[in-house]
Amino acid sequence: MAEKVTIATVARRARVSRQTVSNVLNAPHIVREETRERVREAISALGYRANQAARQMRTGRSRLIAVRIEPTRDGVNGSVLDRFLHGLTEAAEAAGYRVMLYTAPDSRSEIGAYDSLLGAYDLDAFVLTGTEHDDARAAWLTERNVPFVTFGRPWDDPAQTRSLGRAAVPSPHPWVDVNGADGVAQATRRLLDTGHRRIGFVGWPTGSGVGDDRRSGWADTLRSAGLDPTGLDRAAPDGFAQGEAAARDLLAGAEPPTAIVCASDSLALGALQAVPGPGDSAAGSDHRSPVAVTGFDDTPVAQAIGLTSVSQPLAQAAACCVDLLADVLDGGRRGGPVGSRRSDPAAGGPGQVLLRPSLVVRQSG
Amino acid sequence: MAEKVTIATVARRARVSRQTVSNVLNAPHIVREETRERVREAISALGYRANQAARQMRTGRSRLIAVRIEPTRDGVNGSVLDRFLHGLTEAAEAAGYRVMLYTAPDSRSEIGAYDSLLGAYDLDAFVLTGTEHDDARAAWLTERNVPFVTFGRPWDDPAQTRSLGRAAVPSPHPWVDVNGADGVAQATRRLLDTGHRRIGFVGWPTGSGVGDDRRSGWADTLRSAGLDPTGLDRAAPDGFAQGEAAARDLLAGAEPPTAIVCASDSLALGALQAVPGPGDSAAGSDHRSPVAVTGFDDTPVAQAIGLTSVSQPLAQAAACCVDLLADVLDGGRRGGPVGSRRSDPAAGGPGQVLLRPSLVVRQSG
DNA sequence: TTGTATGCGTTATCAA
DNA sequence: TTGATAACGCATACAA
Repeated sequence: MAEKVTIATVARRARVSRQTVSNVLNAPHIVREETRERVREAISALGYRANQAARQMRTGRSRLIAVRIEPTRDGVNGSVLDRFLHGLTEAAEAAGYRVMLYTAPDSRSEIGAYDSLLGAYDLDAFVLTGTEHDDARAAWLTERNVPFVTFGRPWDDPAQTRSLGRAAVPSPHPWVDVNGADGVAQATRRLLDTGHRRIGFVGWPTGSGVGDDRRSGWADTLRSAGLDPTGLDRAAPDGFAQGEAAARDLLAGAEPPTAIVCASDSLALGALQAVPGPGDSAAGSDHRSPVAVTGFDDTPVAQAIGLTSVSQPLAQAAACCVDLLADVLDGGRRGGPVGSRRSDPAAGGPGQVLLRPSLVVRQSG
Repeated sequence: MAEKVTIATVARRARVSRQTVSNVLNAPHIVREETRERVREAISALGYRANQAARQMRTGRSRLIAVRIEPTRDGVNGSVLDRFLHGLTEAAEAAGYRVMLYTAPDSRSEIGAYDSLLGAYDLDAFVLTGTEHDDARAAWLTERNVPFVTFGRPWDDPAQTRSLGRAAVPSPHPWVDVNGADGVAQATRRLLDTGHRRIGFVGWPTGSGVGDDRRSGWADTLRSAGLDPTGLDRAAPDGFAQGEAAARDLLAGAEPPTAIVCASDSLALGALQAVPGPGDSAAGSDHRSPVAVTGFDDTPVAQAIGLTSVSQPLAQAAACCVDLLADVLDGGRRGGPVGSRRSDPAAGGPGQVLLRPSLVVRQSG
C-alpha cells in the first residue's frame, strides 16, 4: 500500500506551498510557468490524484451524475438503456464526471430516491430517461433547483397546462431526444419508394408522447403522398404477442396492407409472425417476406433476424446529455472540440437537442 | 433550498453534543436509550442525512462499488449485463452501497482505470464480470489489497500455474458464478428424455473457461447416457452467422443430429436458420421444428422467438456479489436475513458461490 | 505570484 | 454515558 500522497506531499516535493499546488490544479493560469511545471512534475512523479471527498466537501460538488437503471421491461427493448448507459458513462468520464446508478420501481418512488440521493451524496445532476406527460420528476427537480437533463422531450399537453391557470407552464429544461416521427417517416417513405401503397401501422395506444410521435410520422408521410391512413393503424401495448395480434387484425381486412410499420421491435417481431412467411409462399428460398415489416430501435433482435428497423444514435444522445449538463454545471465555460449541438441557438433557454435517427434496411423490408 | 442540516443542527435540537449524535448513528448501543430516542427524533424531524463526503474523508470509505459497463458486444447477449447491473444496484442499495459505472475498451486499460478510480474516489470495491484465464485484473487488485468479487469463476489453468514455479498460485478471491455445465447438461438431458439420441453441440472454440465449461456439460451428459459425443460438436466464435454455419456443417453429415445444443442464444439463433423450418416440412402449421435447438442465457431474443434456453439467475448472482463484498467490507459482521449462501462452508477462505441455472422450455425444443 | 489561516461535516481519541 | 478537541484533504479569502 503506497503512502497516501496529498496536496501537501506534492507541495513539499515541488518546494512550494499547498496553495500553489491547488492553484496549478484549479487555476493554472495564475501560476508562473516555471513553478507550474515543477508542480506538475511532482504531481506525476508522485502519482498524485485529488481526493474527491475532500474536494467535494469544500466545493459541495461531487462530480457524480445519477441515472436510474430500470428493470428490464418487456425485454426486447432492454438493450436500448444498456447502450445509452455505456455512452453516458464514456461521455461523463471524458468530461470529468462519473455515473452513479440507482433503482426505483416506479416514478413515484423515484422522486423519493432523489431526495435521499441528494441528501447523502450531493449529486451534481440527474439524467432522466423515458419522459412522461407532465413529468412529476422534472417538476420536482426543477422546483429544487437540481440540475438535470432528460433523454426524451417533455410531452406536456399545452392545453391542459394552460387550463391550470397561473403560470403552471413548466419551466423548460435541457433535453435530448431522438426524432421518432422522423424515423418512422423514413421507414414509411422508403416503403412508398419501393412501390408500397397500402402501408399499415402498429403502435401503442394514444396517450404516450413517444407513441403518438411515432404514429404521426407514419400518418403524415402517407398524407403527404396523397394517401389516406384511415383504418390502416392498430393500437397495441408493447409486446410480441400484442404485435402479432394487431398485425393479424390488420391483415384480415378486405384490402390488407402490403407493408407494416411498427412502433417497436417487439411489435415488429410479433407482426413478422403474423405475415405470411417465405416458407408458405410457392417460390423457393426467397428470403423476402411478401409483407414488409419494419421495427423501431434496432435492437439486437432486429440485427439477428434481419428486421429493418429505425436506429437511434444512442451514444450521441448520451454525449449530448453530458454536454448539456456540463453546460449547466461548469457554468457554460466549456466549449471543447465537441462542437455546438444546440438545436435552437436562437433561444436563450436551456439547450435542447433533437437528433435524427437512421433507418437500417434489412431483409424484412 | 432548505437550510443545510448537519450533525451540529441535530445536536442543538436534541440538546446533546455532536459526538453523541455521531454515536447514535454509528454505535447506538453505547448511548443511553432516552438520549438515543431524543436524537433520533431530532434526526427525523430535521430530515437529517449524513454527508457521505465528510464521512468518507474521515473513514476513508466511500460506500461506492465500481462495475464496468462493457460496450454491447455482439448485441444479443448484451441484456445479460443489463439485468445483472439492475440486480447489483438494487442489492447494493439494500446494503447501503452505491454502484458507480466505468468503461474500458479492454482488460489492459481496465487496470489503468482501477488506478485512477481508486486514487480519486476511494472506491470500496470492484465487481468484475467476465473472468478470463489467469485474470490479470484479479491479480492486480489482489496485490493491492483492493476488495473485489468476480462474477465468473477464476479459470486458472492449474498446470500452467504450477509450471511458473514459486507460489504463483493466485490467492483465492470471492466469486459468484452460474454453473454453465449444469445448465447445458439440463438442456441435453431433457433432449435425451424426449427421445433424442443424436444431439449436437455448437460452442465457442476451446480455450475460454466459460465455453469449455458449457461444452463439458453436453459431452458428459451424453457419455453418462452411454452415447459418444465424438464428431457431434462444432466450434465457432459467438455470433449469428457463425452459429448458422456451424449448424449447417453439423447437419450436412451422414447422420445429422436431431437436436443441437448451443453455448449462447446468438449461436442458437443462427442454428435455427440452418435447421429445416416448419414451413419446409410437409405438415401444416406444426410450429415444432424437426431439429430441436436450445440456447443459453435466455435473452429477450429467446423469449421473443420461442427459443428454449438456459436462464441464469442474474438478480440472485448480483445479490450474492454484494453479500460477499459486504462480508469483506463490513468485516463479516453482517448476517441479516439473507441467509448463508456460502457454497463451501467448510473452507475458511473467501466465499465462493456457484448458482444453478434453470432451463426455460419453449417451442424450439 | 506565493504563503497563511480557516472551515467544510464527520469520526476518533481522550478526558470528564 | 457524554462532551471537548483534533484531524481527514482540499479550496478560498486574505495577507505578504
